[in-house]
Amino acid sequence: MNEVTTALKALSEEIRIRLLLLLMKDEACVCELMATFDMAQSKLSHHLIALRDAGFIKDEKRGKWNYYSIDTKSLDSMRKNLLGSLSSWLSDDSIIEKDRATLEKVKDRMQICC
Amino acid sequence: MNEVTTALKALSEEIRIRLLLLLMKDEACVCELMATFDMAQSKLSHHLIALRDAGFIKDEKRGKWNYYSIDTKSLDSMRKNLLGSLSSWLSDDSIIEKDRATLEKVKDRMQICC
DNA sequence: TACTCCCATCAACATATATTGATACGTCAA
DNA sequence: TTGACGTATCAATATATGTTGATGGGAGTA
Repeated sequence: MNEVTTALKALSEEIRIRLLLLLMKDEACVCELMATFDMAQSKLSHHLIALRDAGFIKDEKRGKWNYYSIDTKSLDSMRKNLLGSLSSWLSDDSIIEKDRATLEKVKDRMQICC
Repeated sequence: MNEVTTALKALSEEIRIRLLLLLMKDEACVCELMATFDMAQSKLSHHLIALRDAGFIKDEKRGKWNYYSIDTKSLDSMRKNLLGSLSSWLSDDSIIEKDRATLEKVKDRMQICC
């Protein structure tokens, strides 16, 4: 019960759902996501940490950067199921598509991140 | 996107998940649920209405009572999927089992509801 | 070492959401 | 029609959650 409410609570904000959908495609560091969402660093960091604490993503420090990604290996079946569902409900969503396009542009522009 | 966040926000509270799991088995009126959860009427009503507004349940007034139930017919596939998942994750959950047992007792006791 | 960058964390604040008790409305039974 | 009951709704409050700007620490570079 507790696991379920923890997971669902983490998904109760649009921005976090959008972050997950992005990270399903590819890892990203905080500054890339900041640029993608045009969002303050602190705010973004909070949401990423919320997703991490809820067991959906992991972070990995490499040099100065902290990369967030979906930890496919250690995902339990509930979370895997939720992510799969989100993906199927939203893959064609216009907001999600735009996020993906923006992140791609950002990654191009920030070759030497960030 | 909006539909998804609306649905997930409605599921971000434990009490609402428990209500849904109960209603998956059978309809119930507010006073039966009050007795089951030992919860104030107003509080319960708010949560039921939240679930209704999020498209998970419907209500039907019969006499003095208002019966809430899952509107299987009009559920979209996303909500159907979510309910199915909840059920598979939680059917054996001890809290859920207890809720069901309590509701059953309440229904027995309150033959002439309520 | 000193400086810069990336980011987490903190504390203050703002906003959203839930809780509570009171009230009002519809329905039923007397 | 009066009164009791079941419930939604309202307004006030409490609590949780998100936001913001400032700070500091680790990592890299010079």
